[in-house]
Amino acid sequence: MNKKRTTLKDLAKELGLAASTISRALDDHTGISQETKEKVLKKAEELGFTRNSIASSFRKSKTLTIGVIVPRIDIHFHSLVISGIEEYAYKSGYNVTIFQSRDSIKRESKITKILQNKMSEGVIICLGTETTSYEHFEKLNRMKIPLVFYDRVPTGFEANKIIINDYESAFKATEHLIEVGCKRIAHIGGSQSTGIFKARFEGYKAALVKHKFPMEKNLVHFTKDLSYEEGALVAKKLLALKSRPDGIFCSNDYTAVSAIQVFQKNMVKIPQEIAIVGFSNYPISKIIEPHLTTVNDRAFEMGMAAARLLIRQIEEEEDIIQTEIITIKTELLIRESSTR
Amino acid sequence: MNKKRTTLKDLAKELGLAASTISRALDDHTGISQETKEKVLKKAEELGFTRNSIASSFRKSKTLTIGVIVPRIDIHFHSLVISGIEEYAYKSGYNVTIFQSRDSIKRESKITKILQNKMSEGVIICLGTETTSYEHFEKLNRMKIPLVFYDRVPTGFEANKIIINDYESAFKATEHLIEVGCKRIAHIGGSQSTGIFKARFEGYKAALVKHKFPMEKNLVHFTKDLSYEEGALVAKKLLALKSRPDGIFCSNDYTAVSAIQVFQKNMVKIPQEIAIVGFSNYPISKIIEPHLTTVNDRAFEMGMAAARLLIRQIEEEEDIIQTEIITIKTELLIRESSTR
DNA sequence: AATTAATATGCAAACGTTTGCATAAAATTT
DNA sequence: AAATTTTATGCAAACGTTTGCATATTAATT
Repeated sequence: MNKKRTTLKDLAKELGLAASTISRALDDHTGISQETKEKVLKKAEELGFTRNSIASSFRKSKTLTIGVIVPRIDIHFHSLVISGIEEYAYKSGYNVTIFQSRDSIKRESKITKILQNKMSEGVIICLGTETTSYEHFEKLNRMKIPLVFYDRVPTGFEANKIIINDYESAFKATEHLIEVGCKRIAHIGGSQSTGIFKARFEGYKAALVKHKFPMEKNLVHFTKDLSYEEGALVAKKLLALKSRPDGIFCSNDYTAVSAIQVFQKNMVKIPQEIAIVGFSNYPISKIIEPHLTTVNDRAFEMGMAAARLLIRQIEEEEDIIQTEIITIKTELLIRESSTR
Repeated sequence: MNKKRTTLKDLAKELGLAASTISRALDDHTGISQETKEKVLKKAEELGFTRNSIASSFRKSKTLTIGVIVPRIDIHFHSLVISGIEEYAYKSGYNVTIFQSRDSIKRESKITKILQNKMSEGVIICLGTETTSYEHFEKLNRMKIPLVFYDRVPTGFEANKIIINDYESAFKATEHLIEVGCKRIAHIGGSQSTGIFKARFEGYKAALVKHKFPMEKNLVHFTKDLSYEEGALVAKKLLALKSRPDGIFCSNDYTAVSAIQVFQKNMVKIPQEIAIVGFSNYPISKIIEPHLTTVNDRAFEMGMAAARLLIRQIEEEEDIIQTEIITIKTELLIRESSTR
């Protein structure tokens, strides 16, 4: 019975050639005659031969595989990034192995060990919330395995990073509210210990400063994880104020959506009485009524950029250790929630 | 310089033992003394040795890797399934390599070749829309690589399948509308050439029959891909009817949500005047007002089940070729859109 | 004390490819 | 015709593990 798959040697025996010749013929090496190449190709087709890439990887110490570590795959942002990574990697002949850290530093660390053993040629990472030390990544660094971080990137750790300009995006979003005539703009922010949410708050502040608006303490609220529920709580607080805001810049779309709903239930008209801007362009932003003005963070493009950078570093000849920080352009998608 | 990573042989030399002994010690083999095991473990730690799993895979012809082919990763349903797959695989010591077919049969076919060469030990697949012949999968079958299909599964091709009972779920959803008092129930369906959408329509019909409701042709509308936009179009048609329906069973949540919005804009009260039920439990179903009653298709559990079945088949001793079809239980999540 | 059984370790081949170097044959130059 | 270059192919080692079998040592049984 045909127990085993055909190998180079089988092909060689069939054709009366050496295995090395077959290997080179399949690689379209110069130095192998056209005639032989054709014979080999034909026979390979006939016997259904395909290279055992594990053996090849082993011999060449090249796996053509990159690893991706994300907190969770089922978060839309990450699934978009992964989609971008897969797309670029596929076209470059690389495979993508995915891992979820589920925000556990322990699991994240174990995954880096697996990737090391499996000889991943590079790794793309979005840090979990628990991660504040980077020893496990330094280990990969020492093994000369290129790393690219995106979104939640390490601070105080030199590394390749793909980010968006959160500060500027927030600045523009807030300025947009000012431009449509808002006079008192509130902010629903995320945890200030997370870089990106801090930057969004700073951008918001800067826009107020530029336009000489006062910063009103009771218009700024930080949430733990920008959840739908927290957004509703904050919205209720804003609603209860003697003098309500007439615009809100939210650090994500979930809180923006729940705010819209809270106000609507209380007969506050959006955008007439309060204009709202979100962040991230979640699918829901195009569905909620009124459609939500939001910042398109171009997750797919982030993924593509991360893969491109990583693969470039993998294939680079010289290993002058260098890191790159790439900022992806965002765009403000103006929709009805802020159009007057 | 420490150019290369430490190998078993390095360890062996350091300890004055044979490589085989080291290998066995690290495997916690019986037949290696406790003393030696400890020595080896300590030295391994000291030199930062970890097995080269490529070499191991090569020697053992076991890669501990499974492949996943989905049309697109950024569709929420698939990202949830993948999340389930990764979760189960991780706990079983397997890695997950993902590929997007982007609904191209050509790409799907090329991916199967890659998986074959890379010695994936099994593959989980959701078919692309173009796929109607299964030769590329038969090839994997012949190589004894176990396959598990989910959601969009092949017809007329014996294979492992993870599905939900679309017929029964739709039946129950429709019956629920009847129970809350709906007398004339419409249906927004998907392409009837796709098995799952056909089954949902059949389930809807069966519930009407059971309760002796007439099937009204103008209350049933099929869309091309159950998009948000198509849902709105159908809703407008239903709205224009001289005698409107008082309940709608939609084959997914997007159409259900857009129907809700169309009716609300036209001052039709949901659920009082029209009760609505969707399908799939998308995140938006918990956000839209009123919250949408929908069928939880348990995507995460489908992923877990797919991985469990696949890994069982990979590890099974006997290769009596057999296929399994596993049906995942759905549940009807009753929310405000159908509560009177 | 001699035999047997149990325990611990080593030897060497194998997995399928790739690659530097050698060699043989053909083509070109002297 | 001899020497040189070019072209095409083969040889054999190597990559790092694993594993069946052999062997050496110690312990247990007669």
